[in-house]
Amino acid sequence: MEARRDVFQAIADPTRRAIIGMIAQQPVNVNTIAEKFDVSRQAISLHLKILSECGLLNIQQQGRERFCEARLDKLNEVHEWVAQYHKLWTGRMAALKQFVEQEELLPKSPKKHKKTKK
Amino acid sequence: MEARRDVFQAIADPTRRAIIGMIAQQPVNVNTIAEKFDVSRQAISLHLKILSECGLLNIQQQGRERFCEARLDKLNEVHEWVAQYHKLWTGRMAALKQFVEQEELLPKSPKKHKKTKK
DNA sequence: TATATTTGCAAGCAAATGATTGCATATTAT
DNA sequence: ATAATATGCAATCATTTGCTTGCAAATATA
Repeated sequence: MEARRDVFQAIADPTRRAIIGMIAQQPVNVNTIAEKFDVSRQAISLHLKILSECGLLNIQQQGRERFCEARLDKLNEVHEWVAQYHKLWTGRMAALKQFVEQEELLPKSPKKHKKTKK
Repeated sequence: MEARRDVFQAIADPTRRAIIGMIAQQPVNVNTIAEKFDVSRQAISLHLKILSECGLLNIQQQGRERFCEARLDKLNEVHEWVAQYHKLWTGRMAALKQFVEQEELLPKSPKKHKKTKK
């Protein structure tokens, strides 16, 4: 269990995404997190370790408890990767929409063009 | 190989992200994609299958070639998931920045407060 | 038609993943 | 001091992943 360890890998697991959602607002201790899932505490512990290893969460010890705090800024890498494509496709959609509207509004547009073949 | 098959899982693999980047602008056929990587064509073929299965790419047969076209809109799920947290953390940063600036500008701000303990 | 090209499918494999159970350790409450 | 609580670590295990190689099918070219 010592392989690729990056943010994309980390958020690929639904349990880990749920954990992030659970601690996004405020730090939560390990057991409280574990109780919300129906897998063993150890399994959650491993997920926390993975999240921690790729910087997505900080752990603050407080007495015998450990509070997990989300480091949302570490999602930046993902955000940027997706955002570039998001921009690309929304840009295309906008262009398409504009094109369609323009076609529709042209008073004498030769509709036959729609059927231009091959 | 019949398990979880979602977009998050799909983009977890760096090769698959690279493939998406390669076909984001225009469709590319399978062999051309495969040539860009130093793994076997079969390995790429499997990645394409995975991407296709979760809707991230369409395949259009053209003669004996198959062109892979990116379906960037399918990244929406990821975009939305990340965007909510992006908003959260940038919001916090903005608030923090504002707070700091306000502190600095207050003529008679009691600086001791910085040291408020525990 | 014979041959080359493009691609998929299947079998086999090592490594990674996600989970479990049992035991150890530190801290807090009795 | 003793018991209870919170948590980590290690061993183990079934699946999944990513890859490879070999073979088959469809299409294009000589």
